[in-house]
Amino acid sequence: MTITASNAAKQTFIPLARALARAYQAFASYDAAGYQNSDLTVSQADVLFTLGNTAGLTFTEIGDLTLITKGTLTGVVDRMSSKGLVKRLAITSDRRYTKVVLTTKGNKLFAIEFPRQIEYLKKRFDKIDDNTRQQAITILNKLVDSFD
Amino acid sequence: MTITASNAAKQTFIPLARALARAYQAFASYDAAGYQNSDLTVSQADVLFTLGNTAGLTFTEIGDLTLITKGTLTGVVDRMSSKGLVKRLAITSDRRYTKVVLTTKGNKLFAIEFPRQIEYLKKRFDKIDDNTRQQAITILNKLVDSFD
DNA sequence: CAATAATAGTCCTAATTAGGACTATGTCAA
DNA sequence: TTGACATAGTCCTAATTAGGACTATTATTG
Repeated sequence: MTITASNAAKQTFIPLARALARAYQAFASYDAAGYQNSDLTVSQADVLFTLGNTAGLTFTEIGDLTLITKGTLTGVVDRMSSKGLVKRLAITSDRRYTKVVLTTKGNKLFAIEFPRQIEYLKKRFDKIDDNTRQQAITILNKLVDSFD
Repeated sequence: MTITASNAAKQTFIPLARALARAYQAFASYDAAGYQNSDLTVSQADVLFTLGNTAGLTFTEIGDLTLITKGTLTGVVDRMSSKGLVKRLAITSDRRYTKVVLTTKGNKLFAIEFPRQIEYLKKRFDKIDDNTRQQAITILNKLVDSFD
């Protein structure tokens, strides 16, 4: 059947798309509120937490892990760098790469903010039982696959 | 058990948070690619599709439906307005409100872009069977509830 | 080896984003 | 009625966002 402007809204997948957007939005805004009293933005925290307990990562690696695109990441790392949280390290073996590593200050902040935020998120995720959580992961991965 | 920087990453809810972010991201980036050949951004399309087949909505209503916050919405509507897609209408019964309505041009664009984008999204959502789709909606709504 | 292709990161632009201050308007209770 | 409070929308700011052009570097292939 042809999709027109008047019947398009009846497509049965629309409630799913909405539910996905709403669930992500609810999570993202609760998550963001957790950083109110820190000097971190969500993206900066994302990078900080990704770099924690590593020996440094390249821009591409950080981008893959955080879903922040390269153009954005340059700016995020710049701002973290001017706060003294991270440093850029040249890689001599392949000079296209740059490694980003936490400074001592970055590590200290990680040690405080990471467990604090996890504890904060846990309050809400604890409302979800193990079974539902497992199902949710399985189903969300199916969604990811369908968009490959 | 106390959460520390070194054990925080072992929290069992973390894979769920990641899966949610990845699923939304996969959807959002596929969705965005659908507007490549149109003169619409994702937010503008969101507003256009929300206003289609209505007699106009207030900023608050549009914000609730699209999840775009008020500060952002002013700018989005401004840009759509300067493209001639929407108009602001004063509401005399309560002068705090402004109604946003599609112009003739906006309606024409809606009639083209809405079914086109729905058809485009359907290609991927059709990979998901009915049963999985229903389960996904149920589970995503549970996630939303846990963040209330 | 030399030309071509691929990869990493930066820079640039327009738009979105959240949040809060601000103005205008309306509601409600004393 | 008037003062306190709530609501709607705009304006402002700093940061993020995607995407593409650009430079530098490395890999591939003829």
